[in-house]
Amino acid sequence: MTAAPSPLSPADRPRPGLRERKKIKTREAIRSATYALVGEQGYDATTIEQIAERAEVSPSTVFRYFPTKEDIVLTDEYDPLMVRELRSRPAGEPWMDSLRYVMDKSIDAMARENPEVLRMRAHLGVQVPAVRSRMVESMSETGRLLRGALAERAGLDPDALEVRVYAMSLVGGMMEVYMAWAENDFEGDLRDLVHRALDVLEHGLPTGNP
Amino acid sequence: MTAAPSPLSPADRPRPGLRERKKIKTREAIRSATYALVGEQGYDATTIEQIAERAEVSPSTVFRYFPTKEDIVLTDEYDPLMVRELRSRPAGEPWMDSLRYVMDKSIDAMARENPEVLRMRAHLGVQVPAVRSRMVESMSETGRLLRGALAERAGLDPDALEVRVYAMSLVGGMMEVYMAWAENDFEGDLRDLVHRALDVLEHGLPTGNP
DNA sequence: CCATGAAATGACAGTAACTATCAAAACAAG
DNA sequence: CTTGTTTTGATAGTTACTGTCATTTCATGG
Repeated sequence: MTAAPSPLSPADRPRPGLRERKKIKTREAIRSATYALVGEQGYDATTIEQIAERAEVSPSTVFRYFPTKEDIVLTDEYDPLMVRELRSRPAGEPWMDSLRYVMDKSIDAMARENPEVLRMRAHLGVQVPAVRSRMVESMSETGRLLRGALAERAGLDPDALEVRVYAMSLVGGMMEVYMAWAENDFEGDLRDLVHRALDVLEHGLPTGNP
Repeated sequence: MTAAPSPLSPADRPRPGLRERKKIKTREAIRSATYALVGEQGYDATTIEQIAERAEVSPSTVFRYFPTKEDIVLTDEYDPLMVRELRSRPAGEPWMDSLRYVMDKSIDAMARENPEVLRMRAHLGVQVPAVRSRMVESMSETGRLLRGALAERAGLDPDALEVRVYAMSLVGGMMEVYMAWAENDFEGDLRDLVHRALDVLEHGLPTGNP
């Protein structure tokens, strides 16, 4: 139980403090060491020990910051942001439009801040089963959060089977877009692909049965 | 590439032979030892060593038969059967009807042959992340196979983004039904739930935007 | 029935991701 | 600078999984 972040005022945190600053630095060191090593040697060939060494911390510390190796590569803070953004959309807006907007915005943010991570992750997702797994799991959690917003809009119970299925099929679809993007060597704009995917989820297959 | 199983004639295999029979027995022994132990102690508390001991084989042998612990619990032969069944449906039949039919038939078969396994798997899927992971992976493979049949029917390229997304959203939806079933203590007929899920995938949410 | 080759098994050693524990070091606050 | 708290590192252990090689078990032809 953390102390209720409150609506996240930008300047009300009591100042970073040396301790906090160091933690952030360590986190970053571990992450970038990992990205570097994985880029050089591949995911499986990179051990926690190597990561610890390059980040200049002990292996224990690595595990203290990240529960699993996959998390080092995948963890970020975009998901809760996405849900918040979604909830703040006008209630009258068609559901799919909201989704499109939020997806665009998230991808934009990610692509602006660290585009190479966006790609490396997709690439690892395609190649390393454990990473793909963790990615699905993470997207499923987002899907669970989405259910709340979704049920609200549709006037349904968030735990109703229909809502669950809808949210999860969305997750499956989004995951596939991401993987397909990587498999086709990142050809095309990811946002365009996402739009095409959402069209499919909304209207079914183009030439399919009506 | 296996040697084309041919339409699976029932009596054309050259006779089991002692060796083959023993292999099947060992496989079964490992599987049922695992189910028993997992039932008694839970999944995580059950080690390969214990499984080997109860199945009266060496740990090495366990790994020779199953690549991972999760596979012991999840492996079966229903998936290819499902795809074959799907392909043999009349070409004119609406896609969703085919799917409904095939899902019904698969679930029936599974529920008839070993209903407790059907439930234990779902239960483990809910509780053990590694099992859920492997399950998603397995369903995704089925989804990949489905793409072939699906694209054929819709007159599309199996590798087209739209087809991929559609197949994968289906997988996500089906996975969620299975998990929801277990979470609600297996209330209701699984086939009915699947039908409701397919309705959602076909028509969207009941009260949602049109 | 037996000899020969092939497949399956078991024993052994090793790797790497985690977990648990506890003492030492780094910071915070008075 | 002292005292209390948080963070770190060292160490030992567990377990899934891999690789290797000698031994055992089945298949087959004579």
